[in-house]
Amino acid sequence: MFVRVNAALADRPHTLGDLGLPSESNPIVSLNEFTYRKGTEIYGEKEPAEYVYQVKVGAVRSYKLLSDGRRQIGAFHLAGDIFGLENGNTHRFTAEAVVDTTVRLIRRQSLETVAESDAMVARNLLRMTTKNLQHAEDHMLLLGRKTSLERVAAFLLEMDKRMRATEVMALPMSRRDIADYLGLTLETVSRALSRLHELGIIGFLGNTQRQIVLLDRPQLTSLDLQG
Amino acid sequence: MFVRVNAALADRPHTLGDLGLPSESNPIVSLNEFTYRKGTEIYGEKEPAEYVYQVKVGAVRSYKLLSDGRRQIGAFHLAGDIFGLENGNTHRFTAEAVVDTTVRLIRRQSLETVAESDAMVARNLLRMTTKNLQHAEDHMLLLGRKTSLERVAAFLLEMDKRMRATEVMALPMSRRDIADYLGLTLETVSRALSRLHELGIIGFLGNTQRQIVLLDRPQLTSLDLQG
DNA sequence: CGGGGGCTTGAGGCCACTCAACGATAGTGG
DNA sequence: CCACTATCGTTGAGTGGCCTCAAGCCCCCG
Repeated sequence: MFVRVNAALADRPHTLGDLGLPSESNPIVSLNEFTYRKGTEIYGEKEPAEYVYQVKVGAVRSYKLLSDGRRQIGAFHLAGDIFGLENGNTHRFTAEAVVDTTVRLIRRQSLETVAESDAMVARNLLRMTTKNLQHAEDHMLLLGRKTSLERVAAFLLEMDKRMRATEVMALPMSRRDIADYLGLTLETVSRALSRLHELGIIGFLGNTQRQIVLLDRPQLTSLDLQG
Repeated sequence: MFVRVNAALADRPHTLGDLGLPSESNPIVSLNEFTYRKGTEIYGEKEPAEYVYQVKVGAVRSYKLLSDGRRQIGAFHLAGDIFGLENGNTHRFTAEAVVDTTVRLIRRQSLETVAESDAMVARNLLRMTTKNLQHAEDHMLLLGRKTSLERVAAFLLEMDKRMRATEVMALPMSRRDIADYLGLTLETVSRALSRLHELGIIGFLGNTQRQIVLLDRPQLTSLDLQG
């Protein structure tokens, strides 16, 4: 199932070396691991940001809530992704495990200490923040101006690009999660997926509805209007 | 009018010193000024990013377009704000002067050179990028989950906070700009403002409809659901 | 004074939401 | 092994909030 796919992904040489840290067993920066069960909170919005995280296996959602329960997911973090990098003292999102998820942790404090002396680490910090910013900027366009079908098409293409699972894409998240990411309801997401299925653009595999095959990528791309 | 208000704002000790540069007349970094007429483009999306800008007087909008013309404004830049800080080689937005606008410019190249050696400049670069990210994250919540009235209320509070013009708030941008910032149509924005007026929450001044008084800030705040 | 841009307001339509029913699946405990 | 339940997803019917289209006002500016 999805676990196998994600495990394959985790085999990529993705370590916190992305931050420019010398190696996996760095004496300065402690690299602990922790596993969160499906649905559990990793940290809450406005909590002090003590750690920075990297997904080893699994998936994480970062979201904000309005007081009446409306939820906006800002990003999904998949294997290899680093999250919780706030550069303020508190987290700006709540982070939860979408499925059983193993993460690596670094103390934010030690990371900042290293960044202070190491220009390359500092540069990578900026590069990653910029990447997050770019994603948020693109997502604003989606949330502000795209139709439901365009949003779902964009979502599938994004996930396909990021998971790079050959052939079958095994989504870890529910329709509700997708909806809250795209600013829609779960019914609208379901209808859009059904429509893409009818049109022969995507296919479903197995009896869980989370395994998707992109049958007609050009068609999907044309639905996702970019610039 | 708005010019007077903005001029007052520009008097604040806001210089590119915000980036940690030694002083206004820095020998390394050239600080030129330039004035753009209302409606003219400062740079285009995907153009190489040669300069970073700071608004001296006026206002700027940064936006993305879909191929069919739908527009999403990602941010307004007011007096003192720095924009065009892309940290890639190309701009990710198009920037236009909302009104006649004077900006200061620095060559991105020289800025990066300074950042390379000066840790404080590098840190400020990261801090500013993080601030932009935070704004984008909050805006995703607005675009994905808030009602039209909530969006307009949030907009007025944001502008009030940023312009800090005592008593009267003189918006430089049109209803269409506001709409494209909030992911609405100009008619919906107009109706929401009329509604806030009826409710006695805001007042209009003069015969232009861009001078607004916040009569009941608590009420407005309660309309803008936060976390 | 004529023209045009910006804003408001009304009428009607549509896309996404709400509410609801139903099937399928997985996990639980008798 | 089989109810029993909870969760997830799909689909339908109807509603509603925002969009579309249109008219009209006001002000500014040439």
